[in-house]
Amino acid sequence: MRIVFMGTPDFAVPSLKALVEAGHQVQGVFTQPDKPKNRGMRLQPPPVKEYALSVGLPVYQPAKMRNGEALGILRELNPDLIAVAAYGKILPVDILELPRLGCVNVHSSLLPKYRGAAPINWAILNGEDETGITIMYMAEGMDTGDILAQAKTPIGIEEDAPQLFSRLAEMGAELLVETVAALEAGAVKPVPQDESRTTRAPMLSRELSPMDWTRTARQLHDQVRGLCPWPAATAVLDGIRCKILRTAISGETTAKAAGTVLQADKKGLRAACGDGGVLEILELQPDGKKAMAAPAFLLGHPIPVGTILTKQE
RNA sequence: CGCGGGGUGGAGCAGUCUGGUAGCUCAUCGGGCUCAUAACCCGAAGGUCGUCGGUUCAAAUCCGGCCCCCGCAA
Repeated sequence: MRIVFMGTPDFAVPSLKALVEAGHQVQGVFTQPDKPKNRGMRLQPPPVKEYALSVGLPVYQPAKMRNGEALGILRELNPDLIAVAAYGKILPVDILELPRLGCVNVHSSLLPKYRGAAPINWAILNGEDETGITIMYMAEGMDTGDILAQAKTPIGIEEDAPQLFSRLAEMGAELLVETVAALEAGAVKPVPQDESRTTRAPMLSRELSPMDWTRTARQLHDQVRGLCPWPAATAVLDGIRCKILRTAISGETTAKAAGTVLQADKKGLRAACGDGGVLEILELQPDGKKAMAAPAFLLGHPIPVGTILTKQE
């Protein structure tokens, strides 16, 4: 089948790769323009571009989808289908209506839950025990199109966002290829989303980072896993802002006030949470430093037992 | 030239402003205590202080170039 692929970050690469390896004629790849990123504002190509170039696919990086340029390219390519995975741009109707078989999107949640930019993170943040992949037609609204296929997967209690990301990226790729084959065979019946069960998964921001120790151990653990590695949950230890990268719920209970440091030595760093649960901080990253195990941090920044951790201002 | 933090024995830090014996906690090794121990006590080994050059009687420390790491921002 003749397919145009649109995608940008790591999440989208397996989907593109799967289409190529399934033998489809990928005519072109649309991805976001290279953007100045990181220290020094160096221009960085999106991961999808790097992969596309490595296998010799034509890459298009229009700054805007609505000025007719993209439409012109697409008319010329005349694909049967446009497959989209985390492209990061809204497609105008004239593009949505162009391909014979339509535009399908790989979305990393069980729609209609978690419409939006950060479905994987929000599923973890909200303590879901299950999430998945949805392949759907694209419509004008944000993630509102009819559902073509879904696959579920449990979220492990120790699984963080990057781990779930890579699992879902693979699942998405697999389901996309299956769905494309089914579409080709005319064996798919689109199911409209149940609008009454919609939830949203907006972009993450640093405002979500500060850890509020009056929350439950489970909520804090979810916050740490869901915001990893960016913006990351943060706490102030010995006056230093630290990303908290990995935690464990210790399982014990305490009567100490929320935020009380119960242990801070070479064996571990544990603090009381709002529900009487106890959260153990395993790995953290101080401002300006590399990630390190919590006991290593304590060697240079001793914290007296009984210190009360408070939410960052 | 976007803003800022940092590179000191294996790990995490202090020392740099106010140049002049390399410090702390932990790990490691040896010994001791103990029924025993990841606990405790005693002792030891281990560092060209990122790199190149400059100033100086003397540089981890002051000056300049370069390399690398990290956060913010985008």
